[in-house]
Amino acid sequence: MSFEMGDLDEVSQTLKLLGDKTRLTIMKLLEKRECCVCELVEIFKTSQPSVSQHLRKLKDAGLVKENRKGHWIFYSVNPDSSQHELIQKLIAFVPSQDHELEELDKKGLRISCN
Amino acid sequence: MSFEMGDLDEVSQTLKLLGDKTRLTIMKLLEKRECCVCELVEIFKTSQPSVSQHLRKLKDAGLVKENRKGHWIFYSVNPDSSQHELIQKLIAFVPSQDHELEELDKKGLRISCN
DNA sequence: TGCTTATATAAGCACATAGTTATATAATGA
DNA sequence: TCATTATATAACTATGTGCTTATATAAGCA
Repeated sequence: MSFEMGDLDEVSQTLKLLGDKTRLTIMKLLEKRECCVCELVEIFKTSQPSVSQHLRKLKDAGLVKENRKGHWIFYSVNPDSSQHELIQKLIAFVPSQDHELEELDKKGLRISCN
Repeated sequence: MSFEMGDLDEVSQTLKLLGDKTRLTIMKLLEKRECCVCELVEIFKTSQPSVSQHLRKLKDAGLVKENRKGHWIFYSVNPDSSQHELIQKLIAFVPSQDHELEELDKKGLRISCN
């Protein structure tokens, strides 16, 4: 087999986390590129605390990691997660969210630091 | 791609359903062979209504189908589900539950009709 | 230092979920 | 027909979840 056999509790916990449409979409977006909280707030048209709380759950489960750059905290997928391969397989079934990222660019709301 | 791109709502709903340890294990068991309710009650050491309610959710989502044989109603995976390929990929990450089925046989609690 | 911006956290509420107990339905066989 | 067995459904309850509002933290800048 090409992957590690998962632990039942870990797998079901991952599925429960990604059984939420917002979190599932976040993972799909982060697969493309890292995003900061305010970008996700714009994309989901929801409140900042709501996005922060979703990200916290993903981070607590080790599925994403954070990286502060000045004012902003960028989130990205954690490739070292024991669930990484499962997640990659899952999000292949999620329709592309590239249009959301392009929309950000168009509106000039893309945050980039270097 | 070898699969149909899923609908976001459908995919997240499937993940939510299988984010429950009992339902995830049921799908893993049914992958091996069809099971009737009383077998699942024995395996999960839980109440009959609890198992029935889990099966109902899986059936409502079209993930399993039922087949009455006399007293017993056997449940099996529904290969015609739009989510079937996703589910197969998921379940590959769930540890084998074969021991549970073997245990049933040993205890003489396996139901077989033909 | 104080102001502003980005993000996190806490508390409260509304709703969903999973289990329980009790009861209903359905099939079988005496 | 009645009794038994398997399963489903309904009502209730306890717990979990996601959102909101309010507040705290942390970084950058005047």
